[in-house]
Formats: sequence, C-alpha cells, structure tokens
Amino acid sequence: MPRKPSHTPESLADSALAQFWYGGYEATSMDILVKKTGVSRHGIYTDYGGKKALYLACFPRYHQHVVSPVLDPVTGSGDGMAAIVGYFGRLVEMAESIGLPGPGCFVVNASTEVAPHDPEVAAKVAEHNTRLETAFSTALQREQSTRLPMPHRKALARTIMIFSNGLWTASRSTDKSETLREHAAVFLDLLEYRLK
Amino acid sequence: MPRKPSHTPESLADSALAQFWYGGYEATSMDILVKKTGVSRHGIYTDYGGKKALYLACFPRYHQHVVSPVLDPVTGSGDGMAAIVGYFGRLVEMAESIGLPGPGCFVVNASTEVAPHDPEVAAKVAEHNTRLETAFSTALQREQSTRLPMPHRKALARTIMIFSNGLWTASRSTDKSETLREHAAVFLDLLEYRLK
DNA sequence: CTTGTGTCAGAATACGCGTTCCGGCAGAGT
DNA sequence: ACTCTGCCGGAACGCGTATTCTGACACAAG
Repeated sequence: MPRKPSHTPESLADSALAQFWYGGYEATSMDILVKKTGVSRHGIYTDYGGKKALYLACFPRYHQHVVSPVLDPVTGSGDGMAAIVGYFGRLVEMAESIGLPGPGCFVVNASTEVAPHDPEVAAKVAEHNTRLETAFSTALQREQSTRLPMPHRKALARTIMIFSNGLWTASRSTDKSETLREHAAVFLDLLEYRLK
Repeated sequence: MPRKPSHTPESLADSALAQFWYGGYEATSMDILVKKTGVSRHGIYTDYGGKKALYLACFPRYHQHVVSPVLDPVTGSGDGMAAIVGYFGRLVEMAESIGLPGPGCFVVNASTEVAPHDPEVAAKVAEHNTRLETAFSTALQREQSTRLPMPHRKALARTIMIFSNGLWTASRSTDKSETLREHAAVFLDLLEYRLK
C-alpha cells in the first residue's frame, strides 16, 4: 500500500546533526534542513513535530557517532593515565579528520548558544559533561603509578573535562592540527608531571 | 538650541553590553535594547547605524570594564607565577560578584555564537585571546624560581588562556563559586608543580 | 489497471525582528 | 515669548522563517 519510506527518524537526525553542528541552531533554517537532509517538511514535522525536537534528537546521535568512539576506550581499556593520553590523541585526530578550522564540539556549541535560554538543552549538556568527567575519573582512579589521593583525582577529572571543551573551542579558530596537538601535549605534560 | 543629549555613545554601548552579555547577540532584540538602554531607536541608529555595529562597539567597553581590572595586574605587578595566581583569584571574584550561574565571558560567548559567521567578530575574539596569552607569557617569563625554558613558558601561557576561557564557560552552569575556586586551584597546582 | 495510502514540493499563513519614518515635544538662544 | 533644532515614542515597512496546508505523485496490493 504505502510507499516505502526513504528515511528513518534516525537517519533524518543524523543528517540534521551535520547541519546543526556546522551551522548552529539559529542559523540552520528549515529550508536548509529540508534541502540538506532530503526529507520534506512534512516528513520532518511528522517525525519530530518541530525544529527544536529534531535538534534535541541530535544529541544522542552525536554521542553515538562522535563522542563514543573517542571516549569509550577511556573506560574500556584498563588503562589509567595512558587512557587520558589516548583520548586527547583521538580527539585531535577526530578534529583533524573533520577539517580545521572545524565546527568544534556540537555539545559545547549548544552550551553557549542554546542552553542559556533552554533548560532541556542545558540538561543534555550537563549530561554530556558528566559523562566526560566520570570517564576521566575512573581512568585516573585506576592509575597505579601515583600516590595522589582519590579526591584529588576526581578534581583533576573535572579539570580535564574543562580543558577538553576548551580544546574543542580552540579547534574552531586554528587551521593547524599541530597547534592542537601541542596544546594537548602541554596539558598532558602538566598532568603526568603531577602524578609522578 | 538643541536639547542636551541624555547619553553618550560610550554610555549607550555600556548599557548595550550588559544586554548582549547576558542575552547573547541573537536573543537581544532592538526592542530589548531600546527598553534597557533608555535610548530611542533613533538615537541608536544615529550613533551606530545598526545592531551589529553597536555589538562590535561593546568589545572595547567590555575590555575596559571587565578584562582590564582582572588582567592588567598580571603585567603591571612585577610578579611571575604569583601574578597568574592573582589573576584567577580576581576572575573568580569577578564571576562571584556578577552572580552565579552568570553570563560567562562576553568574548567567549561571542566566539561560539557569532564569530563563526562573522569575520569582524572573529577578529575581536582573536585580539582578546592574544592579549590574554601575551599577558600570561610575560608573567611566566619573569618567574625566577624555575629553569623551564622560555618556549615551554610560552606554550604554557596558551594553555592558561584556554583554561581561563573554559573556566568562564563553567561559570555559566555552576551556582557555587567554591566549585570555580576549586577548579582554578587544581589547575594552578598543576602549574606550580611543573615550575618547581 | 485500479485503488488507496503515505510521501513530496511548494504555496499560504503567522509571526518576529531589524530598520525606517513621522508627529510631537523639550529646551537653549534671542 | 518665540523659534528652531534634534531627540523621543511609536507606528509602519520589508524581509526572513517556523509552521501548516493542499494537490499531485509513487508504489504496493488486489
């Protein structure tokens, strides 16, 4: 009977994510969304009911496609500090493969552009930051080669999260991945020096 | 002959700054600007010619009122690492006196909301970041109690700038100044440990 | 082929906002 | 007191965009 749908809600959100990520929430109009996703207005509104709902649906997609590949090994490998080092390596690689200067982190962008005026978005951002922080925290707590007390390690995990977000921000205004790599290396050097 | 003006272009920009700072560029409409600054549309358009020009005029005002009091002592005092410590103390005090959670840093907000689509704003942001970085760099180069080579110190200055911007971002989502103070303390601890 | 269902493209609608324009008024100088 | 300058409040304009609606079309089932 009906025509076979050319898209799923998930694939629609994936296409929309790319637009919101690169262009931001306000600057991405429905016209652009229709053109770039290849889904009609009708399709978008029946799937999600509006622009903001589609935007919110992009957060889990972003996590799955971008954050997880970079973050999961931090807890997945049994490593301690080495897991943090690996994380920043993958982060820079990711930014590099996207192209520099790039769109930065979708969530960090949302946290300054949309979250201040929107509690639902703010909640998504907080959730994301917590995930980062706990991942770094568990990695640091596994590190054997230091006598640093556990509360200190938890505090360091927060600092790493803040710096990680700052590095994504920096990736928006530099065209050299070496600069990012150097930033990360300097920071990691600080960390490793402290753990000794 | 004419009526005495009730405002100067500078006082207008100061009032506008408060609105753009707290509300962002897009969310601050001309209606809001007229209401909150007390200057008529006519006055705004004759003084600046448009919304974006007024926004750009806010950057020097922000520097004068907010950045300078916090940053100038970094180079003005003869101190080295102590100047950096003092800077973060003043930064947290500033955020505290504004109220938490607060609007963050006007320039950092601009860098993610407006700069990606606007070269003029991007230039203002870059200028600001450079000022931060050079201030930190000169302070670190003065530090006597370490043998760290000068290139390393320059690299650290950049890291401090990134973290400083990250801390302002964090000030938008926390309601406890103690949290910020702790973040800063953890980071400064990393730095001091490295200089030893 | 016919039918029916669900999709698509684009028009129509409603609204918000930056910008411009206009009447009225406040005050300094004569 | 009069005049004239230029500022103020607010209406009006034009544009862009989120949302809704409508008619045409595509495809699978009978």
